[in-house]
Amino acid sequence: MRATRFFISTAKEAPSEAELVSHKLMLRAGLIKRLGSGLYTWMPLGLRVLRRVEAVVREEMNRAGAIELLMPAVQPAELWEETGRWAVFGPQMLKIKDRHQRDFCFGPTHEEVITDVARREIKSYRQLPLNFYQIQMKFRDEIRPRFGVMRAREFLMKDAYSFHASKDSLAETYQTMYDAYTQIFSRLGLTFRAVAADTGAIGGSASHEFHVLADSGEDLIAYCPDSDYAANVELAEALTPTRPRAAPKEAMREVDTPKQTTCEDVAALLGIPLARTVKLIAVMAGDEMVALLLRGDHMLNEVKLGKLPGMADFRLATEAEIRAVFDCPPGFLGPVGIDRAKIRVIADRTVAAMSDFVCGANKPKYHLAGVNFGRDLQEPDGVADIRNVVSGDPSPDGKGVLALCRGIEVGHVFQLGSKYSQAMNATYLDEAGKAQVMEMGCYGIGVSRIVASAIEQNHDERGIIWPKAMAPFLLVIVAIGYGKSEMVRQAADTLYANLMAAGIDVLLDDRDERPGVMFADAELIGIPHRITVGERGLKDGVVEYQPRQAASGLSSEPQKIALADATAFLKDLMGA
RNA sequence: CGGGGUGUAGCGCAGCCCGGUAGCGCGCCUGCUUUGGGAGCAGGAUGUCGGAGGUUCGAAUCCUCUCACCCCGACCA
Repeated sequence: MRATRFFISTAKEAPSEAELVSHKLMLRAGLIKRLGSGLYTWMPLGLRVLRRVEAVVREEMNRAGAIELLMPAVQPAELWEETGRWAVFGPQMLKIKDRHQRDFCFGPTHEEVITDVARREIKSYRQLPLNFYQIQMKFRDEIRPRFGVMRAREFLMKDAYSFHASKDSLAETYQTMYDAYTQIFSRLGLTFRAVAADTGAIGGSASHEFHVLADSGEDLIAYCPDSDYAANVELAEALTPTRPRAAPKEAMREVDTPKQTTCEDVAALLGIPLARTVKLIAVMAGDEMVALLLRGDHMLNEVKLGKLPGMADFRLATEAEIRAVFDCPPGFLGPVGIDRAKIRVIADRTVAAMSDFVCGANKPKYHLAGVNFGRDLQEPDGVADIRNVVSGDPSPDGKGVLALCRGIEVGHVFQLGSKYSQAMNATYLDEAGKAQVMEMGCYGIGVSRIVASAIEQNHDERGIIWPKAMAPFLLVIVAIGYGKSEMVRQAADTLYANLMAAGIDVLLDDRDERPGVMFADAELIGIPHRITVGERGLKDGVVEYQPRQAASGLSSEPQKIALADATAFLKDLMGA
């Protein structure tokens, strides 16, 4: 591609709306242009990148035996009523009406549509298993779109859905997809990790998320550096402390805490570690008040709590409810002396093993110290894992301790089971001629999000450094004085023609720009390899080669290549 | 949804407090010079000051409403 026949629109300054590095660079490099909140045009250069990612995804999906199709973006409401998700998805879904006032939505996902395809098309166990996929724009009316295409309202997604006659078959395809995803993200040059995930609202049994590791990620991942254990913090188990509860050593006593309403404040006042304190979080499960006990430095894990019996629809208690039941303002709540007939107490595993702890006194302006279960209050009604793991917790696989890192979710694989096939009556006939509900799996990849996350992982102060597999161009020829120097023009044109003939994706910068502009653009855009053709070198019969990474430091000298050898050198380098 | 902030030329911003009819840098156009790391000089174009209403002789500036966008939060009392 010649730059003069392409469209490059780079900028020195990014619009003020961009916060994240990847967002800024995508705007500055002219990959995307914003139309509205969470809505972006993929400019020619950006589209090239998107297509490169798509190509890798498509290739690996095909290799893994998935079959591509394309479903409508617009979907009738009736289909969603069948699974009850018209209501469940709620405001996240962009709903529209046609001229007859019939309800439709712009698809946020396609379980319903594909299940409809399956129930019409699949009659016999002989047709199974089957795995369909598509690469298509999805729309989700996010509460808060942000970070450019990272969390956009309209985004490109690869979604696959598999159908099976047995759970074993589902597990097998699930593994195949897991492996394909590993292959895809590796080929794209990303540093990533597969983590065990919560199955959440979509339902099902097994589930893994694939995260690109980046400090700017919105998800928190717990992993064990000494093993391959990794899980979303929502799911990572906090084990029961191995050390049993110590015997009480202190007498229970009241502590004057006139202004100390948080564990932090109380611990500071008493000069004790936060880990010696216990906080009480009051929640409502239906009409019942439940008191949750957590160590002062721990955080409630709502996903885990929601899975406990009777807690599916829990919510935090309001201050009014707290005052009504505890007869005490928030800030001084504690488990001692409360009416256990009215308030059920669930202690986190860690708290259940504590002794001589500090907690609220259920009396304004007072806390209690030296508190012990069994002696000062009865044992909790329940003990459960209801907290987030923290760095240093033992790994659930018993192979070391956990560390935390941030990640950007770019892929997700699920074993759905029969949730949708049951609701939509997607059945096949088994060997005995009996109708059976299909088992399903689903597998998503955020294609457009991959582009942004790749930049998060690969950039420097000058711009993007594309991994080879997703670079918009593999090589740029910077022709200095292309319009003025016959020598330069001939050398650049010949090199360009040779490389194009070798099937290398090369950009010839033949613009009448000053060298600095062309160098800066090449680096901002992040093209992995650069050849500079100028009169200065050509007088000695050479051109200069420099990889993009080397441009980070000023130290590295470009490599001089004899013009005559340049084509061969580059073909060899590109593996063409 | 709650809180905070910002809307002035394509982009980044100043001007607003203290009302007097709009400016800077980058970019863009023309010419000359320049040509190996975002050129120099000269000339030039571009604004419903987000929108509506109000106050005033006069509003980018003050008041009211509204729209858009951004940030933070929506878990510990």
